[in-house]
Amino acid sequence: MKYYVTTSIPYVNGEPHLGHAMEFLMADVLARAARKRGDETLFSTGTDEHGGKIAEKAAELKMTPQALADQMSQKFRDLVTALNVRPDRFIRTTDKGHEQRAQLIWKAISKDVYKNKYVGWYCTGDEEFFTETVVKENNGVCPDHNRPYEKIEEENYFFRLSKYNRQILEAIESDALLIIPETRKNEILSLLRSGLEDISISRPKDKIDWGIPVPGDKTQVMYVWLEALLNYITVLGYPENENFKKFWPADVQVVGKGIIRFHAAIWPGILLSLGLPLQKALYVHGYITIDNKKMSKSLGNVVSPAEIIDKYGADAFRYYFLRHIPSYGDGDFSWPAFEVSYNNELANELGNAVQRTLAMIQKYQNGLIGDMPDAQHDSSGYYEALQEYRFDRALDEVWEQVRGLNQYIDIEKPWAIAKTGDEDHLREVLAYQAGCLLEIADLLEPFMPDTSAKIQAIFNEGIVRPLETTLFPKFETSSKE
RNA sequence: GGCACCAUAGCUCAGCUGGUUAGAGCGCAGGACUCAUAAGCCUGAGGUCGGUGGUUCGAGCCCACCUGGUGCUACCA
Repeated sequence: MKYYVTTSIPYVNGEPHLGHAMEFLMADVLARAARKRGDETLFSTGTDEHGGKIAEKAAELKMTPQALADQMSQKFRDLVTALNVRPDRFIRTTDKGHEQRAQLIWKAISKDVYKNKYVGWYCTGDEEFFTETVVKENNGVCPDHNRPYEKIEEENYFFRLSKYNRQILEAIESDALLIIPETRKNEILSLLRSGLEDISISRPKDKIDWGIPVPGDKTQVMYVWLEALLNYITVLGYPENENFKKFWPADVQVVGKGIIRFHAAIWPGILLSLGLPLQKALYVHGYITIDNKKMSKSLGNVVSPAEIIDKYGADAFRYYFLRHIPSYGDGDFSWPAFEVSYNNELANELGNAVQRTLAMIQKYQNGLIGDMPDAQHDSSGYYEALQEYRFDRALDEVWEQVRGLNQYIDIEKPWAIAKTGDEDHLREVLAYQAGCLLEIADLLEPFMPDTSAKIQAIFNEGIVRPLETTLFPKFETSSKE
């Protein structure tokens, strides 16, 4: 079996934030889980780098757009590395290969492309046109970017999205293109039922120069959103590369709730025009708030992922965002909540379970573990949760086992057995504990790869091998203003 | 305006096609223990399941309306 998973590619107009981090993590878990079960796996992510906004910002900073894109793309790459996220591909839309292949795609969909005049209100911040109503509601100023909408009249190429409306609708209704969670599916269905309009897919080059040229028309560049979507197949080497033939269609594409329209309507439209199968699934995650407030620079509540990782480590970061941000909804980050979770669940429950088991085996048996039983627990709930992209519940299942182990230890009281001198029984109990920890480590592998490897290293060899450092050292809870 | 969703212990949430005393985690209180990162384990207190009316032998789960909140989407002028 092959498995292809993608994230959306972040636009490089801002610093990487917690939302980007979480999306990387979710795709990483899916990819690691797929590799673990033996699938030939390709996990792709990257950065989206063209468009007027980048050009504008580069000009402000007196940089070339390319230099700005280089610098920003690297920050996302650094975040990926810091999170211990391991994509097989990191595509940049300024990669030559992407640009060339995007142009091939343009030609391939040309039967569905026509030129027309477009008049509308445009926000450079969103790279998007808005309806008259929206503009009026916001008194002519885009609320997300705090800048006035511009009235633009221009010649654009249009894509006949309307032509594929029915096919897209049917694919989603039938779950041929599975959208998860269901509320997101319903949203997109109502959009599709109300009818899709053709969309503008180019911009005049004299307005926006920083983009991929439209083949055969020197006056136009591709609309950045269109071209960014194409990364999902250009990264595979569309149309001729073996990887493309092997890995497309994607098994799942991970995106945030703000961009489902692009991924559940426009992108499928392009694929249909190309005569390609649609992605099999679209998993839509929510947004993260900080202290229950939308994160924003003006509120000054931005928490950088690096700040958390530096202090607590990648696995603790992965753990919190995968377990405590609801997989099917929005979630919240706060330092106190993070620290409580870290100290109680990682240090006390898991870390200490490892420590007490390790210590007793050393103390009572000179480190010799004895025969460990094979995995004893029913982990079907964990696998079902993973199957449904419920990362939070999958980790709940693992923690059921962690708690179960601590209970077992308190019921059996190996320290009391040690006093009776019943060595066989003691060895049996301690080996069972170690076996449980290996089982837990196995389940944790996609979520917390380092922790998993450390636990395995301790108990894997029949004789315990203690770590040099504590698994999850406790921290004083700091209250940050 | 339309469509959809949500409102359950102090907090975050589970509750499948309606069926005995409504659950978990956190937080809080108490207890027994000592292998361990003063960790872990046990017990307990806490809910008229947003409101009103209805269907039913029986509703947190169904229906109507109301209140409050969220998402998607639209339009007259």
